[in-house]
Amino acid sequence: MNRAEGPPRSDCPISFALEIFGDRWTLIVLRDILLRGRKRYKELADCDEGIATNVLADRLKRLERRGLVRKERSAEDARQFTYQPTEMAVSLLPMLLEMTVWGLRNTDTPGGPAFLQRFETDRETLIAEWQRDIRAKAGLK
Amino acid sequence: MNRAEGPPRSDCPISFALEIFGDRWTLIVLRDILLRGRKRYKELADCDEGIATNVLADRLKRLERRGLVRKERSAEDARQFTYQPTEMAVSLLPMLLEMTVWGLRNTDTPGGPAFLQRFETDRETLIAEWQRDIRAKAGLK
DNA sequence: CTTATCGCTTGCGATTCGCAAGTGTTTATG
DNA sequence: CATAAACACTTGCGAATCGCAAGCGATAAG
Repeated sequence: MNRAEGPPRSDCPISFALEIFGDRWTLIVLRDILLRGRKRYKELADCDEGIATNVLADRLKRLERRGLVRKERSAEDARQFTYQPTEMAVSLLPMLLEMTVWGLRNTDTPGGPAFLQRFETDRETLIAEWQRDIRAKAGLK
Repeated sequence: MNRAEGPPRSDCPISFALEIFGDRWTLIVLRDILLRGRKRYKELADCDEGIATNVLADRLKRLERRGLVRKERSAEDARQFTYQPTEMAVSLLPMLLEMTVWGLRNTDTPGGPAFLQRFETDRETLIAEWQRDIRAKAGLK
């Protein structure tokens, strides 16, 4: 189950980004890792959208090879692995939040307006704090 | 050639967004419409990445049904159609630009640093002006 | 020593993909 | 007016990818 590991389609940065996460699942996995603090395979496997285990395994491999995720054996339980975001993944947060904002503006999600309010007034701070938290939990810097 | 027109996978705004453009081509088409001012099928068909015509036709249909694109017969030439972005598409610009920024930061693209410089100092203005231009060309507002 | 848990891998049928060729409608040309 | 060209798709087809279910190997718990 592999695609798009060939030469880049063009030198456009959007195209480059899409070659990494231009599918229906990769950003769901990154959302769970970055925004929901999930680290283990099992935690990622029971995401709200119901990802298939083979697809999850494939996406994690791809993200690792692309340098967005770092895989480590768990210290306590040797059966488990942790998937930690790298700086490259943390730097995706602004885009992920803009996507969230767009989604919220075009649906009626409970809690949407409140988040939009906070985001519009405090964007820079919100992003900086969020990134700091993620880096801390991931043991970055 | 149709998928994901069923019920939403969850009520997450990111998941909602991915149901619309979570694939390798939809955002390429939107990039060409929004950022490169392309309107006609032929213009969109010869994008840098080489989209297949059936895929392009499918994505345009989907974007129209989802309300991101408005299809109209050309006034001058009745063989031609124009695909204009709606407000829902114009409001995607911040996300598209964040994606661009992320792509530029993680590749070495000529002209990248210059754009990043401008974006970081002038984000709000840049976006506002860009959106104004797009709306004007699309006959919005 | 047996069973349970975790992180995958495999098999399979269905969907989606890229590519090439063809179709219908409208415009330009002789 | 007849013919050819341009435009916007549509169709066919083989290959890749998908979701789903079941299985497998390694580690941990009882």
